[in-house]
Amino acid sequence: MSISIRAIRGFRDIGPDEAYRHRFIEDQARDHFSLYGYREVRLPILEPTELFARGIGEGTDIVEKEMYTFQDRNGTSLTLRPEGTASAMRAYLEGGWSAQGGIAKIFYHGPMFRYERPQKGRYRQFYQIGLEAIGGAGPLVDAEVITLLSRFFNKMGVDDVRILVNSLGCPSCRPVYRQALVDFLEGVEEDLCSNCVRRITVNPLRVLDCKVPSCREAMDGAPGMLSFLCADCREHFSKVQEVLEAAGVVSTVDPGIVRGLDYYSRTAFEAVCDRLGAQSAVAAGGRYDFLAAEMGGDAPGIGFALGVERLAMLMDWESRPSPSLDFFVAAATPASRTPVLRLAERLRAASKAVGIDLEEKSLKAQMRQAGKTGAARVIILGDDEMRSGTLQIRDFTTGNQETVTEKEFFRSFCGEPSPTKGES
RNA sequence: GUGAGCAUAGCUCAAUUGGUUAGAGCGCUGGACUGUGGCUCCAGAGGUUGAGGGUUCAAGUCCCUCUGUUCACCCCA
Repeated sequence: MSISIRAIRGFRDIGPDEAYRHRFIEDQARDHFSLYGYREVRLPILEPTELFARGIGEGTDIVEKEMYTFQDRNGTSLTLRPEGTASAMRAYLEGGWSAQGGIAKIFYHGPMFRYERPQKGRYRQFYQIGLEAIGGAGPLVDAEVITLLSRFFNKMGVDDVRILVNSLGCPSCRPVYRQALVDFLEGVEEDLCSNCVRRITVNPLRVLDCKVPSCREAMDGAPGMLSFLCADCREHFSKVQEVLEAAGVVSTVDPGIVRGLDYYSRTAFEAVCDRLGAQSAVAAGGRYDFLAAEMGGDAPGIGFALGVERLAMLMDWESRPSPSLDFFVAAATPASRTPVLRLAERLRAASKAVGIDLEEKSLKAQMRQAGKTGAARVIILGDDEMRSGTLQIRDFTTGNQETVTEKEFFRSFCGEPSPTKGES
């Protein structure tokens, strides 16, 4: 088609079927997270550019080339949020949420924006459900967050998601490891792809998860972060694993888990599924004990972000059809059009979902429409019925049709709790 | 930002070595059934072949440019 105005690249319209799926996921997440004491918050979509520049890190891809940044009418630089954690921390510090004592357990959902080339499972506006536990530094918090996430996938019926965990160390041990890694990489530089050679200076940790076979081979004897962890980090990580195991959460230690955002420390984790194509992560997160300091505060925290589109791609929706109408009221004759409206309104007042024809189509066309919209029953009203005060009730699942008086009908469907079934 | 593929009806796709009126399925509308869906049969509506230029007697088909889109790299949810 040649309509002249289209949605901009990477921005999509989410139609009724997909919106229903998003809504379903969000509702389930809300229920599930609240079982662990997390409460929903709503955060701005627009923030000062500085929040992300400092929080996420100046050298990261997100800040360098993926942000939607522009000036408002005052000339201040604003950015459409590329992720939620920085905002959550800002809100925590600004709103004094720590004053309530204990760990602030919050979650949120909504659109994020990144100026990337779209591909499967990746859009410029995409939806995340984020969860953060701010104010707790101990390994039990990490374990709870990962457990909650893992259980959520189970609950959504997605069983082939793997949980990968790693420890990134802290400011006292990570630099030591980084140096050791750089030393190693410089020794095998000729065997690395050109990309990885560049990474040695830009972000050496990234070489760890390069997919080029020759790089993997070259990385065979590379030092691992885990053997460089300081005593505190080592203990923290092993405690996390211990508790996860006790909770029955299956996870795999993967030294290749390297978060792209600067603020992560210690525990990092990822939920991946190989049915997603190249964008295999459906959720990812980690601990960010030094993020608050970038904003002039001080609070440890851990959290994750879940990609709603990606989770929706993994779920089996065949067995979860969208809800359909309870009734379709068809007008058999022109004179019954108005009575049909009245009847439909009466049913809707009793919280029944009711469809009617608004295009004055033939009865046959109305029946077809009713079948297509998936109505459970059709009520037919025409001259004969009006004369006798009855209705034709046709059950579309069985094909049976019966004549009942209007009184009877309302008694059984809108009076006492219906003995047939509670549909929706 | 880089690379490759694709672009034909509302949707999914056909169309011979370039060849005359661009087809089919699904969907839509109507009919067979003067007030009854799903199955079947019949009919109808629906296209500037993404846009622009070029080669040719002739272009959906070949060439160039642009735009869009998909997948991958990169990166990430």
